[in-house]
Parts: sequence; structure tokens; C-alpha cells
Amino acid sequence: MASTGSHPVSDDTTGVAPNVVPIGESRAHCAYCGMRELCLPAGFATTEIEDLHRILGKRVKLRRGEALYRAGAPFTALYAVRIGSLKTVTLSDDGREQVTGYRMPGDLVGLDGMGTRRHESAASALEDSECCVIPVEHLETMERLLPALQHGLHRILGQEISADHGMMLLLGSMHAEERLAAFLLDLSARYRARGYSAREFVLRMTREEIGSYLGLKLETVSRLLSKFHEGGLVQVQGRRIKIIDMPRLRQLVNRRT
Amino acid sequence: MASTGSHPVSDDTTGVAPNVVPIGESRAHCAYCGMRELCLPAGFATTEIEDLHRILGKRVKLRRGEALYRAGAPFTALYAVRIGSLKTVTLSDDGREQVTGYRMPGDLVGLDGMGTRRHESAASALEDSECCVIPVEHLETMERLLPALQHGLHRILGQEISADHGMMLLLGSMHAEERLAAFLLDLSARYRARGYSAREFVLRMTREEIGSYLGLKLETVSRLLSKFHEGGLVQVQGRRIKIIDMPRLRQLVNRRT
DNA sequence: CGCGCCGTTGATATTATTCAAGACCAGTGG
DNA sequence: CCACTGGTCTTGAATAATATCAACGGCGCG
Repeated sequence: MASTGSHPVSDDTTGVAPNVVPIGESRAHCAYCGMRELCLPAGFATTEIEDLHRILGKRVKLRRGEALYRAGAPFTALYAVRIGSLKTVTLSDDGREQVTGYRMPGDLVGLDGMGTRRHESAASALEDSECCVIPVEHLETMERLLPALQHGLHRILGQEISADHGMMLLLGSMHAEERLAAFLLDLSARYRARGYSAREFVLRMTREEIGSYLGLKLETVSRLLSKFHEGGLVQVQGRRIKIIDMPRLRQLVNRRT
Repeated sequence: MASTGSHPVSDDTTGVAPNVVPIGESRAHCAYCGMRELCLPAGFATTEIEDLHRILGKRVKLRRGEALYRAGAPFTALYAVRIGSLKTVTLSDDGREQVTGYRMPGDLVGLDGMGTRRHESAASALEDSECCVIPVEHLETMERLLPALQHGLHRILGQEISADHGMMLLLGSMHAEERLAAFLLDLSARYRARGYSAREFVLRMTREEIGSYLGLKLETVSRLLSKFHEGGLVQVQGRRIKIIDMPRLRQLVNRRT
């Protein structure tokens, strides 16, 4: 369905962006990472984290707008967002784009390459970001030796599928208002889970990107944000969002047409 | 996002439908199954197929309309469609439904339970069907012993994620006409892959179910099928579809707005 | 300080939905 | 065998939602 067709393979055959830094024994170690319990090593014992680190080769730094990988690039690694945020974008044969994911620290990026061994979508940084690289080369071997890794990966794959189904529900059966409300609540919950304020945050996507994510045009997103602002649901100043009336926002999502 | 919330857990705590039959040495063996190369054991060696069979306990027969599992049911097994077809349906807190998948022989059903260990969606038979049951109990153990299984499962999970992203592209950025054309072409390709005619087939879903799948209302689906019929793209007689002009159907999907 | 992207807002156009009526079809029971 | 019934499908007309087109304001960056 909706085949994304023959992606032009970029000449960058590694699919990996330039600025890779050796991980060494830096503070980037999972053991000291604040996102540990949201990320792949959630629930890992100390020794298991050490084992995981044996296959973690490097980290990648990305400048705002830079691509982590492009559509069609060979699937060489999974990436865990450490700092910043990324979007993933699927494109159709005729060039239409759909933002399929908004990834923040602790999220895994690149799972879309597991089926065909090529990335079906592209991933790029919405702000200066940093990702931990999990090379796929020895991943399956490592999974066999480290059941916690196997289990964690299954958990994350399952969550991704569930989340995508939730997104299909949103795109297939919700009105514009409900979509935007659901989007804001989703962001809110995810920021909370990461120890940030659930009420105040900064959007990292443009109105157009949000629109693409939600299946709406940028003007519609803009209008609705204004409307929510008027209605006292949120305060909007450019990309700065402050949620004022969380309950009513929730109601908006759950209203039965 | 778009949380599917607290699913009422059905009193059927097994999540498995009634008519289970022991698999024994019946002709249901993967080695003799026509869908083998589309299904989990794709690429398996003979011995690996034997190994896989050691964890395949039973099969399930479903009558048209019967549920394989309901939303909220504990995740006890994966299912491979052997005969017939199923739909998977995700529902929101307020009761809206979204058909998230249409599964035919060789397809795996139930992956949505891997994240939370509960099925987020429901699966039910669109016609009298039969599924092979892959209990999850020993699945991870077995994967470690049988790399081919591990690899196959990863492949299928990755394909599911890619397909879902394709669906998000369809729902988020295509017009009604394009969606329906893409749907018909997808069915066509999948029937062909299974050795059936790519030009003539019978829809197993009602207009309403197709609409739910494509994010459209049943009337819209009906109108468009009529329009395609008028336009000489397909012949439609109820659920019987005959594709007349495949190239033009493809063009319809790829038209740039 | 100017240029380009981003965001807002209004007017209008288009698309898909909603509401409504009726046809068709398969299965059921008289 | 036929009539009945419920679910499904088709089609039309009116309506609502969202997209499109267009103009402008503002902010940030070079």
C-alpha cells in the first residue's frame, strides 16, 4: 500500500552523518544518561548496560536541519536520541512528504529500515542534536547473548507499531481540532515523562511540519492554534506553547462527533 | 499520541478463540503450506522449519465475524493467517474505530501486543478463516536458539512499521481518489504475490470497513467505486472487482496535486 | 538593515461528509 | 416458491470542514 517506491539512494552510502565522536568512557554512558529508563536499556541491570556498551560504537552529532540518514540509505544502525529532537519523513513516488515521527531524547530512530534493510524514510534534526549509534552488524548476535536487549528491542518495536496505529486512528478518524489537541497532549505527556514541564514547552517543528505530521495544511494548524489561544486552552507565542486548560483539551480529543 | 486508553478486558482472558485444533502432522505443516515464502518461515531451511514447528502448538479456526482477540486481551500469541482474511481494528477512548490492517494468508497478526503485552487492537475474521498460533511464551527463548526465527521476526516487524508509515502517508496526504486507487493496487499486488489474479478479486470488507481503513465515509467509497467504474478503470459488481486499466490507476495514485 | 523564511489572517474554492431515500441481495421462514 | 427482513450499497442534494490563494507582518540571521 502506498508504496514509497524506488528511493534514490544517496551517494552517501554509509547513511551516517559526518560528525561521529568515539564514545569512550564519557558521560554519555547509559548508566549516567537521564533517558535510560525511557530508552533501549530500560530495566537493564548494571552488567547488562555494560554489555550493551560493547556494541555501541560511536555517537553522532547533528546540526539543525542535518540528515541522520536519507530515504533509501542502507540500514546500518539504529539510533537513540540523546539530546535534541528529530523528525522522520516518508515520501511518496511523486514527492509528497509525510512526517511520520517526532523523536525526542530516549526515542529510537531508524526502525523503518529493518524490513528491507534500507531506510524507507529520512531522519533529520529539528535542532542541534546528538544520537547514540547502535550498529546493526552485531545486533542480532548480541540479542542472543543478551536477552534483556532482545526483550527491550521487541518492546520498542511493539510500541512503535502501537504508536503508528494510534497515528492511523488520528489521521483516519479525527477532525483537525482533535488532531491538534491530541498532538499537544502527546507532546505534553512525553515532556513530562522526560522530566520537563508538561504545561510549557517549545515546538521544534514549523507549522508546516506539524501540519504534515497531522495531515493538515500549515494554515489550518496556525488557525487552530489561534483558536485554542482565543478559547483559553493554550497560550501560543510563536513556537512557545503554554497549556492553560488541560482537561478541556482532553475533552476536545474525546468528543464524539 | 491518540492513546487508545483503558481497554475493557474481555472476560475471555486467554484472548484466544474457541475452535483450536491440534496441529499434529497434518497438511497444515509449513513445509507444505503455499504461503511459506510470504510468512514467518520465509527463507528457512528444512531443519529450521522443523524447529519452528516445535513451538507451534495449535491452529485456530474462525467463523466469519468471529474475533481472534479483542482489544485489551493479554498478548499470548502471534498468529499467521493460513486461510481466509482478517481485519484489525483500533478503537479510541470515545469509541471511534479505525481499521488498521487487512490481513491475508501469510500475514502475521497480533504484533500490536508486543509493546504493552496486551493487544491494543482487535482482530476478527472477514470470512471463515484459519490461523496458525505461535505462542509467545517460548518465543524469545526460541529466537535465541533459532537465528532464522529471530531474523524473520525482525524482518516482519520492520515490514509492519514500513507499511504503517505508508498508511500514514496515504491517510495524511492523499485525496480520496488516490487512497482508493492505492488500496486497490495494494490488494492487487498482494493477491498476485499469493498466486491469485492481480486483476480480479473479491473484496472481503464492506464499504464501511474500507472507508474506515482509508479514512473515508462509506458513501465516499461507494461513489468513487462508481466513478472508477464509469471511467473504465475497474469493473465493480458489489464486492467483485476487476481491474481494467492498471496504468491509469497507478497514475491516479501518483498524481501530484 | 534587508532578505528570506515563518506565521497569521481573510476571502474563496473545493472536497468530502451528512442526511435522506430507495435499490439490491442473501438468507429465513411461511 | 415467495415474501419478508436486515444489512449493504447506491445516489442525490445540502452542508460543513478544510484547502487554496493571497496579502501582509514579524522575526532571525547574515
